[in-house]
Amino acid sequence: MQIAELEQRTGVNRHTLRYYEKAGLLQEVERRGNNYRDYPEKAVERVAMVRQLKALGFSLREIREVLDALRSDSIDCEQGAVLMAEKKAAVDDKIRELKRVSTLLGREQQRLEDSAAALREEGRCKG
Amino acid sequence: MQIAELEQRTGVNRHTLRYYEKAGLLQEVERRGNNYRDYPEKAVERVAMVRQLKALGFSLREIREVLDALRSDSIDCEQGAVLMAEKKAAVDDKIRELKRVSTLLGREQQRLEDSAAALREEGRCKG
DNA sequence: CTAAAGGGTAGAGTATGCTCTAAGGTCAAC
DNA sequence: GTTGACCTTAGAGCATACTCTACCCTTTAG
Repeated sequence: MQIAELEQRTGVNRHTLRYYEKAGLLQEVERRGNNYRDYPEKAVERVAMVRQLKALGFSLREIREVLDALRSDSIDCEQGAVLMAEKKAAVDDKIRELKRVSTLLGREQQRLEDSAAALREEGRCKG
Repeated sequence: MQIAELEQRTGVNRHTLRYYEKAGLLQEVERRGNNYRDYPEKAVERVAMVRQLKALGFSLREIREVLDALRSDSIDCEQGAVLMAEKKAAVDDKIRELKRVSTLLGREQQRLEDSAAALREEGRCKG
């Protein structure tokens, strides 16, 4: 598919798609005789994965490392497994921290709701 | 405490601390007669919270919103509770996505380990 | 054949989040 | 009273990740 279709299907700006390609995040991009890019169907999924990991706080560099290992046609198996384990550990750490944050926010929400209920007639929230 | 101590105790560059203050992330910063900043004890904890949320993929703007609501001396209770609920929902979404990623990475790690074991004598990993 | 729509590259511009430099004020010790 | 360690601000510089502009080529429709 051409870049316009990929842009439309992923919602990612074509300039950004070319930028991702330069950054090594999209590797199976063929060229047609006219030098136009020809993306495989899988590119849609791949771009989605990049955006998802980005939203989760990974840098493009880290995302590329993960995607490279997932492709695993250029690196050693043990090496790939180790990288995967490392990335998974980082993700699991992140999950643990986010759970702590979630708990904290939940408690705070409850506290504010209680205050709101208690002070409904007095006007201002006293924390 | 002075900026050097806060820098030393948080491990955050003093330029960055001043930058955070400008960005509205640190609000209870007093000034002494000589115009030196005087941070309260709580600043250490607060800076730690900023760094943690940053590492989890939040922008400084989002972090400020959360911290503002947690301080909750300037906003309405109901409003604060709603904001907390929103932020908690965002965090919970993030947790769900990260769990999917973790599962995927775990599967991939297993696959690579299996390949590594099977092909230990052939040399290269065939995915 | 030509216009419009779409593609290409190179490189400039922007936003965010630091990080550092320059120029100068303050303070404690000698 | 001067040295050195500390503080101040303003603003420059840098990395990352886009986002856009300029300019030119290709394809498609009339």
